[in-house]
Amino acid sequence: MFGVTKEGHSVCAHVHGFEPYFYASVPENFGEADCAAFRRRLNEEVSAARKNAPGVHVVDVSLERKQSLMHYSDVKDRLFAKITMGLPNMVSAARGILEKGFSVPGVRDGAFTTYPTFESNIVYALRFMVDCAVVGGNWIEFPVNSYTVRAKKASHCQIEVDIMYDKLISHPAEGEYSKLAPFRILSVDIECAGRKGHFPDAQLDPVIQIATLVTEQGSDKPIIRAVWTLDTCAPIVGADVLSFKDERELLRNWGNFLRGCDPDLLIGYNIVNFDFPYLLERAEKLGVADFPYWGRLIGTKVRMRDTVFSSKAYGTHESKEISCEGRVQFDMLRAIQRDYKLSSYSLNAVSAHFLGEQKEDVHYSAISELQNGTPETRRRLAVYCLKDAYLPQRLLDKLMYMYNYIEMARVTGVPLNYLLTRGQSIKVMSQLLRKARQRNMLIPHHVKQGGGNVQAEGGVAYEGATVLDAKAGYYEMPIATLDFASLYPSIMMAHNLCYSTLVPKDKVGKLNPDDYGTSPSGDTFVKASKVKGILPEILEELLGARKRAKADLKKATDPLQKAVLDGRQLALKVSANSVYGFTGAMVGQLPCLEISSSTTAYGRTMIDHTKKMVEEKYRTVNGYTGNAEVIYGDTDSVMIKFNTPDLAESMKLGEEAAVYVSETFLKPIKLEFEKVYWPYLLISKKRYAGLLWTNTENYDKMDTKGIETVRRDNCLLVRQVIETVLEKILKQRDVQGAVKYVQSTIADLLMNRLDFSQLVITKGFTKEADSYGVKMAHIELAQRMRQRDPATAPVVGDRIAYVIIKAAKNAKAYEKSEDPIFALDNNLPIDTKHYLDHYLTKPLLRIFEPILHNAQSVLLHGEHTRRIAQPTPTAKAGGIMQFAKIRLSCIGCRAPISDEKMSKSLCKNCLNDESQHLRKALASVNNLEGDFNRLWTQCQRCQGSLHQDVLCTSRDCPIFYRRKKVQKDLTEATAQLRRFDW
DNA sequence: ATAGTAGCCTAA
DNA sequence: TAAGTTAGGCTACTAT
Repeated sequence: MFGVTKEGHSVCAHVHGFEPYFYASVPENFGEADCAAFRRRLNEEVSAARKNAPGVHVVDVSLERKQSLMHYSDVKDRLFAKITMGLPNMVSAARGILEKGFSVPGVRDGAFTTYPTFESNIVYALRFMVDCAVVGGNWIEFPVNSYTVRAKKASHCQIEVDIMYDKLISHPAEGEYSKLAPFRILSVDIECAGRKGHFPDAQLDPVIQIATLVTEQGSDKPIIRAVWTLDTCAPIVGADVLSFKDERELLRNWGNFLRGCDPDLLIGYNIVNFDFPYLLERAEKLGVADFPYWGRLIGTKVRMRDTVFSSKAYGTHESKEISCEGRVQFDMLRAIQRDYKLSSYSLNAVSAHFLGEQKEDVHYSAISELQNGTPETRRRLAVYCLKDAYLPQRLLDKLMYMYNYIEMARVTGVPLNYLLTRGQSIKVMSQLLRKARQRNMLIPHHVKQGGGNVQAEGGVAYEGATVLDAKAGYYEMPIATLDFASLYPSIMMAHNLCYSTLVPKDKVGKLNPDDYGTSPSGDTFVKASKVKGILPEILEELLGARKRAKADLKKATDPLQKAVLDGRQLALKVSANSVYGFTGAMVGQLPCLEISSSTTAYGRTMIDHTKKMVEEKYRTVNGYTGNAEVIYGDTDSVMIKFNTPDLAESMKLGEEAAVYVSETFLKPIKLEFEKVYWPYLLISKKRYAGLLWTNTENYDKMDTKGIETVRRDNCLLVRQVIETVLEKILKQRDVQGAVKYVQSTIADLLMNRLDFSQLVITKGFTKEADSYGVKMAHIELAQRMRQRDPATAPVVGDRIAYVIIKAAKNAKAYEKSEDPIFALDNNLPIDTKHYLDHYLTKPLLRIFEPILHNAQSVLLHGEHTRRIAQPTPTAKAGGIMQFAKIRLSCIGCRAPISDEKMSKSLCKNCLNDESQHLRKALASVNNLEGDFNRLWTQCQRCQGSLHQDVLCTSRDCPIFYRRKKVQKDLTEATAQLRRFDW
């Protein structure tokens, strides 16, 4: 075990005596005497499976009485063999043999027998943690006299001890023990010098800089700010600069620093996929033999291998797994990808989003130039590199990542690094194992069904929630919303749904009807009065703990304590909600569709029941102002129009209805009055917007669900237009203003007055390119980019940004997609009409149609839809414009100039007003120069220096696109100006 | 032209 | 080996 004391000393503890083991179910007549024969036979089989590896693999077989977690049974204990193995990695071999079956002399007359196994798929570290009540990120005490200090150290840690596993004391995260340890956090960023036009390749291109920031958890100032540079570098205030002539020396020196610093956490942005692999590959290439020792164990090299993580919720991500004993690699990119849904995950975009701060984005091709310049240009690069090491630390602090992730580890019991490298299910499994252990229960190893698909092709395994039909429309009366609090957890608790309470179909008859309940999906579970389920118990504890955390949070004054508690309540909520998903995960550790389908089935009856009760009670015949109508509802909510224009009355009725309906449900199921929407625009199922009121004084905010404004796959233009239109309609109640705004925006779009940043669409690259069945705009673009530059082309898991450019008339959208930077550099014209017809029209009509009866004609026909002429490329030719011939046209009236002897600038008619046209051209250049200078300065400010060239080419920055556009316009205007004779 | 559906992303 | 769930709107592609 590795850790840190509260004084900040790193600790390595060699924990001894804990052996890997698992269980197998054995016949009741299996005797003590059979254990020896069983052990011998199993050992033979394991040896054979391990290519006749000699030795004792199966250390011990003993008998214990336990209960299976699966199914309710009146038999309270059954016979299990506890099988102890010599090495952790032997468990899976033994499991395979037992599940396939073998024969043991004396057991069932030596007949071939299969043995179901239990807890045989638990990794050794987690097994240890569960048994010793150790959770990720908690405090462990080594009592006096229980350990010995090592004289000859095997690690780089400051303190190194030996201890027996049963001597250590694990403290629950309460009181003093809820504090976070003063972890040492090392943030890193590297720069490499790629060859011209190529992305850096570790086989060829040197590492030229490594910026490193060391911070102690809880402190807001770094202890160390340093940059290792290849070649000289001018000094940087507040940072140590270590310059090296030789790249090998640079690497060696940084490696020594890493070991000496001995950090607990390694952070950075995309470190696991770029910086770390690059450093390791580079050192290998250069033969720096003493470099790859990053872990805390002396003499243990880091090992690197490719891994793929793939889940429906998190998507597919390829990455490198780097073993580094005793240090957690916490890649901020991974964390943010998991926790936030953003259009772009570049460090720049993420910093802008969370820190409100842009960073300059220096293209990899510009880096070599800086490196090959002077000490000053290398200093420039070093400052940039330091910033990239600093930002991940800032993000870690800003997003309270240490608090949130440590609390998640503590609540669910998994080690910290699981939270970024593993899925949701291991967290539920960890809790299940701990709870089962308390109850003397064993978790069966779920044997995956081989052969055909368990689940219908493209279909689903079981029925989910009800979404009530949406009575679409614009509601000017208040709409009250009732929600079930933690619906699925509360259903599982109320009906005692669990593996251990599920009654097999053929056993139901034996039970007293008072002791069980049958769910609407036809599955039977015993009631809590008979035996309480483990899942309900876990959920109760999670939700109870969350209530306490929230109460403590209210009382807390210390900001650090608040952060811990807020992290905890969040972790508890997320954990409670993922229990249901775990039972329904067909490709998970222990799926139980009886539980998940019963949960959703109860939910379906409940929302129907709620709708019925509300609509039956709240009627004029019962003395209410109006007849209530449920206009919509999804899973756990109902939206009610009480048919009163009065906000206060709606709220009162909402509260009353919540209590009235809640009474008809079992505890702890509770329907709550949450909020009122007023006004409310219901577009369809899962799509609505409204002003949200929780008091009668002021609305809280505009709430938008499912509409384009909250979808990442729309361009900024669409999101902004829809957002503004909704605000004008709902907040300002100014439909005419909304119409005017739409008309002027459409005009701007068609007149090409919008910059690229508003037109960039992003979509996820979700699976390998060749497994796409249909051609898609973003995937086709990714392929084209791969041809241009394989090193920087998007890969699976990335989000791909593109714009739609003009192409031949009937070109498919996937032929018109283009990388915004490429389009900008090559002057490719945007297909503005495509944006209007395909992205803007329908969303606008969906919003306006319930409000404006002639929406179509008002919004989409008329003066503002006239476009400026733009050249359309004739050949497809990858969308690149083919200029046939440039003809001069009059600057004043655009008429072709036939008589070139007259003037290069104006036609005969306009020549009369030459001075006026010249003044106009001059003014235009002046204006554009002013605009350009302002944008340039803004970019300089962002890069932190007003004396240096702007190098930034950030796909995520609107200023960048605007600067580029103005630059282009300026070039054009200057060219026109030159045509005048003056 | 039209119907069916793959793929994306969201609601809950 | 490990990977939370289903419902549903919408766009664009593709076969008919």
